[in-house]
Amino acid sequence: MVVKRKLNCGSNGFDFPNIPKAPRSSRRKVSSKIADDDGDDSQICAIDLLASLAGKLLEESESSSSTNAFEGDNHHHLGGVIKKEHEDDYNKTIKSEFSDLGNPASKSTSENTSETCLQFSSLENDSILEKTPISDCGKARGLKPLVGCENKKGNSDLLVESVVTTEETGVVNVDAGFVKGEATNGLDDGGLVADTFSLKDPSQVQLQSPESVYLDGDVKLPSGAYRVPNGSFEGYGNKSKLVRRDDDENYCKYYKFNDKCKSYRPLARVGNRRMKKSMAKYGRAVPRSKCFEDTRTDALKALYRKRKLYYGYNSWKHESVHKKRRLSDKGLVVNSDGGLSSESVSNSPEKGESENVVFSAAVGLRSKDSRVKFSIKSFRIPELFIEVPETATVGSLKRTVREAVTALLGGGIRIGVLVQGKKVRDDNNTLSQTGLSCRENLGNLGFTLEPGTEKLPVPLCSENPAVAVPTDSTNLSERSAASPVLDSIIPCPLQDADHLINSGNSVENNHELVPYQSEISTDEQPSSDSRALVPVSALEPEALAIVPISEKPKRTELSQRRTRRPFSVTEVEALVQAVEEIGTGRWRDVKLRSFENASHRTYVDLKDKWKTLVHTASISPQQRRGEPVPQDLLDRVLGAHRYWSQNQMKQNVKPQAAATVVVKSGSSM
DNA sequence: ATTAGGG
DNA sequence: CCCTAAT
Repeated sequence: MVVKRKLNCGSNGFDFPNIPKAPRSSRRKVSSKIADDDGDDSQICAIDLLASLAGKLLEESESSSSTNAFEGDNHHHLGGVIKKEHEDDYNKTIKSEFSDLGNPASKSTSENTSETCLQFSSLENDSILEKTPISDCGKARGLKPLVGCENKKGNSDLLVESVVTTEETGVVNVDAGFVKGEATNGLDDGGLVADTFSLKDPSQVQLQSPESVYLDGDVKLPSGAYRVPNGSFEGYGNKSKLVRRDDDENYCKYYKFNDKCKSYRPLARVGNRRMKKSMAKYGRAVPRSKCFEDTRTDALKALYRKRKLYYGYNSWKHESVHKKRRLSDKGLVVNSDGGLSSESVSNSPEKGESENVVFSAAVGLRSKDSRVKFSIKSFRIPELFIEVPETATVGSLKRTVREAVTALLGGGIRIGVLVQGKKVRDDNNTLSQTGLSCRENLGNLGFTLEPGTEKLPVPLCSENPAVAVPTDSTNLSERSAASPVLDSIIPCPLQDADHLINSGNSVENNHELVPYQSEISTDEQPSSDSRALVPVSALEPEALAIVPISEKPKRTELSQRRTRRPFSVTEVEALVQAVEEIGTGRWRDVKLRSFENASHRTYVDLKDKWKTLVHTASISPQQRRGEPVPQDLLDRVLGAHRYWSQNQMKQNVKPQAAATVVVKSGSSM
C-alpha cells in the first residue's frame, strides 16, 4: 500500500509550464514581487503535484510523530497513507527519534552526512524546524513507511510514475510519490527501482489520468502521444497535454492557501517567450538569470554550514573557467544534477528486464506498422538540493520544495534514451538501428529524465555521429549527466549556418552545461545520491519567505549562453563604417544599416563590440587577442569614438561631416 | 524596444 | 556575451 494521493488535476488543461514570466527588469528583486502573481491552480504543474505530495508526507510525518507539528491547521492527511505493517515501525521510529530530539546531544545527528533525507542542522536551539521530527535526518526515515515503500537501498527520491505509450492515443499518466528513505550505501540499481515499483502498481496508484495531456509548448515533457514516425525520437512532444483531474481539487486548494508563497516563482521560466521572440527578431537571447549548479560536493558542504554563496558565472571573458554555480545567499539552494544517473537507471540483466529501470519499456507488440510501443512505468526526478534556514517553517519548506520542483521542470526536461543501460546519444539513428524494434525485447529500453533546456543553442541533434553514440557504458558511473546536452530534445532548427562552425563550440557549451559532472560521479556515495531532498539549514533568520528559487534550473533550462561568434574583420569593418556615419548611441540604426541580415548580431552585440574595439584600439597590439583587427580599422575606431564622444550632444548633427572628419583623422594618423 | 554601462 | 537600469 502506498500513498494514494490523486494527483491528477482538472481536465481543463494543465497548463503545465505556463508560468508567468517576470519582466526582465524585475527579475532580481522579484522574489517577493512575484509573490503577487496569481498563483492559480491552472499553473500548477505536474511537479507541483510531486512537491505537494512531498509536502504532504512531511506533514504527515509531523503530525504522526508529534503534536508539535506546525501548521497544524494544515492537516491534509493523505488518508490511509501509512500502511499497517509500517505503522508500528514508523511510530516506533518516530518516537524514539523524536525523543532524541529532546536530547541536545542527539542534535548532532544532523551532521551525519551519510544519512540521506532531510537534514536540518541544529544550529539554533529553537529553530522551528528543529522541533519537528523531520528536522533530523534520521527522523526522515519516518517518511518511508508513509510512502509504503520498501527501500532496500534506501534511496530517497521523488518518484513520478507515468505511463507513456506511443500509440495514437498517446496517454500520459503521471503519478507521483515521494519516497523517502535513508541511504546507507551508494545508489544502486536495485534500490531505486524497487521503490519505483512499489509505487507503481496501478491498482494502488490512483493518480493515473486517463486523459492525455498537452504540455505547453514550452515544455518538452516526455509525455505520451509521441509518435515516432521514422523511428526517430526527434520532434516529439508537440501534442501532449497534461490534464488535471477534478478530483485533485484538494490539491489545488491546498496550494491556494499558500498564495503568499507563490512568491518565488521559478524564474527559470521567465523569459521563455521573450527569449524566443528575441532570438527570432533580434537574434539575441534574452537575458537569463544565471544558473549555477552546485557540485554535489558543495551541496554537501552546504549542509553543515551556512556559506556565502557567490556567483561564479562565466564571464564571456573567462569562459569555461568557472564551472560551478553557486546560489545566492538567500537560503534556498536547489540543484539538479545532470539528470538521472545511468547507474540508477540502467538495467541489470540479472535482475530482469523491468527491474532496474526507472523508465522501463514494456514490450513490443504486434506491429503492423512496425511501431514500437512501450510504457514508462516511472521515472525519477533528478536531484534536488534544497537549502532553507532552520527558522523556516515547515510550510515554507513545502513551498520551497514545490517551487524547486516546479522550477526544475520549468524549463523543460530532457529525455535520455538508454538501451541496455547505455545512453544513446545519436538522435538520428532510428530505433531499429539502435536495436529497438517491436520484435526486440524492449526491456532494455530505458529513459532518463534530466533537467533540460528547450533551447539549447547548439542542438547536436543535427549530426555528429562522432560526438554521439559514445555508448561506452563501461563507464556508467560517468553518469548520463555527462552529456545531457547531447540528448537535447530540441528540434534544433537552427537557421543560421552556424551548425558547422559551431559544432565545435557546441561541444564546449555542452560541457558548460554539465559542469559538475565529474564531481557528481564521485559522490554517488550514499549520502549524496540517495537523497532527493536535502534541506540544509542556513542561519538566515528571516529567510525563506523570499527564497529565490531563481537560480536553479536556469542553466539547463532557461538559458544557454549564446555561442560565441567573434566578429570577423569584415564585420568590424562594417561596424566601423556604420558608426562613423551614424555614431555611437544609435545602435539600433547601426544594426539596421550594416547588420540587418545578421540575425545573430543584435544592436547590443554591436554596441558591445564597439566597446571592445575601442578598448582594443587603446591597448598595445601585444595585448590584443583573437583575430587581429587591422590597425587601420582600429584607427578609425578611435577616430570615430573620439569624434562621437565629443559630439554626444549633437549626434543627430551632420552625420556626413562626422564621417568625413573621422576618415580624415583616421587616415592622418 | 532601446540605450548605456557594469560585470 | 550577460545583466540591469533607465528610458
